[in-house]
Amino acid sequence: MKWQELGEKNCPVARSLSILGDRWTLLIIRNAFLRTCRFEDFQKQLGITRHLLSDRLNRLVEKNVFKKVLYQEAPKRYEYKLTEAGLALYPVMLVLTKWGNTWMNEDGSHPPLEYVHKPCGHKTSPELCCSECGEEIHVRDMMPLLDRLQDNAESPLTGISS
Amino acid sequence: MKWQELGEKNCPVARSLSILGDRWTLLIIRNAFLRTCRFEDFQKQLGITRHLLSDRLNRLVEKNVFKKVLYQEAPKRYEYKLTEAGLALYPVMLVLTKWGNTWMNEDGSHPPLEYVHKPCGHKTSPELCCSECGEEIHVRDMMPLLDRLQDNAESPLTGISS
DNA sequence: CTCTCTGCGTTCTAAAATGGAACTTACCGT
DNA sequence: ACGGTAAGTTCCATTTTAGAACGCAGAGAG
Repeated sequence: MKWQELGEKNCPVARSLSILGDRWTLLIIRNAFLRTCRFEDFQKQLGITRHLLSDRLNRLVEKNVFKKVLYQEAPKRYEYKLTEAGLALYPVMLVLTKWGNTWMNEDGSHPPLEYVHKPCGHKTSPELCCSECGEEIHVRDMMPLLDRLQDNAESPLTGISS
Repeated sequence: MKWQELGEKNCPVARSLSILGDRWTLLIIRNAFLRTCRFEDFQKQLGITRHLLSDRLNRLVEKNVFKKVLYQEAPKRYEYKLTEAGLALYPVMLVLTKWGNTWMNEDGSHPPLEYVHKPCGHKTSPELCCSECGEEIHVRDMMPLLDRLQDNAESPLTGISS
């Protein structure tokens, strides 16, 4: 499969990964949530090569995850800001944070990154909940709606665990 | 930065991405949630080269996302099953599904992948909620606990959007 | 006016990862 | 003996990436 084809798939996971699925993109977005927004800063913080950074930022602008905002005329300089689509990736960050805290810390050598939920004031662990009943979502409780074509490579994510 | 260094970072997002952050890994895991568990099936469904598939499966076994389960003696054949750590990636799948449905479908050409939450019987949209108060989580409501070292490349994810 | 600095890339070459196809091994059924 | 199945391995051409140097357009200092 050519990589570019992913963006055309009917599976939304495949489409998401056509943008996010590489070694640097999600790290760049992580740092954007940390308020980094300039080329030099991304480069220094991540240690990514300038070439790749330029490439990824352009792609993310093209895909509407970042927007360029002029902050200086002559020479023109832009900040890379998260768009609405980019900000909507915050759950991805939190979910990866939680997974990394729990499962990428076998020897306990890394202190977990924890958050306080300001409105209620408690240390919180984000959970995926049903928008209708509010209950926490478990793998086997989810049933995909299958009014779609189903060839092997594009079948939707089922809710049934192995 | 060497890629391998990512796994040693204090940032849990970086550690998660040290396993998940490449072109194929999350697609392989997606298909595992679709109940695929054999080499040949992954290969056919994804169109990934056998070389890479072998590589990625071994890495995921090593990192405790998959476990090998013998299903045939002589010759020994194994199925690749999600471990507890692997099953814990389900929220990642759902969050990527939701993002792809919403933001990777500009022209509306892809039908959204929707789910029914069986316990309540409604079509649902998974939301990240606070484990303590149950309210939906928004970027600006989250405050990281900063009792950790904070060098540039490893500062934790703040809750403050740009 | 020259000199250096900042910010953001681009260019270059070498090293690494990937794609695609053929090959291997060990068994099974007929 | 022969074809089929399952899970890789091997080989080579093509792409990507890393790392460092270079380019360029101003800004500010002397």
